[in-house]
Amino acid sequence: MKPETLSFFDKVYEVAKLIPFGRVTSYGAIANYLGAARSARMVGYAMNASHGKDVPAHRVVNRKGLLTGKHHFDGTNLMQQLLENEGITIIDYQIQNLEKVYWDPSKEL
DNA sequence: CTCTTGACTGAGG
DNA sequence: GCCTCAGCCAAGA
Repeated sequence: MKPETLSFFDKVYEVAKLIPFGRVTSYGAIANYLGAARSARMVGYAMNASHGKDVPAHRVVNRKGLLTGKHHFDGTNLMQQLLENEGITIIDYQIQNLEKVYWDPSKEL
């Protein structure tokens, strides 16, 4: 692959697709894996453009495990529904047992 | 080239 | 533990 041809967004998508079923990760973790630890905002920005892609954006949350991006989904609780469908417990858009479902690409890969 | 926009994060009060 | 502030950096206009 020629990363030069892939924009920062594209790299984010590739990593997001690698997130295992029933797991979640944070924007900062993805950014860190891409070598841009301080570009966590860019990851979120990229997810904003992830619509139409095969990117499981619902598995990406902020470092607190809070579904900050839920507002960008169609329904009001769609994002939460998708995660709960994967066996993740969520209360008020806050992921429970975060440490158990957390997936760090820089450590797992 | 310059300016604005963010689905973020860490530090400080 | 919660709230606020500032730094961060890529993409689009």
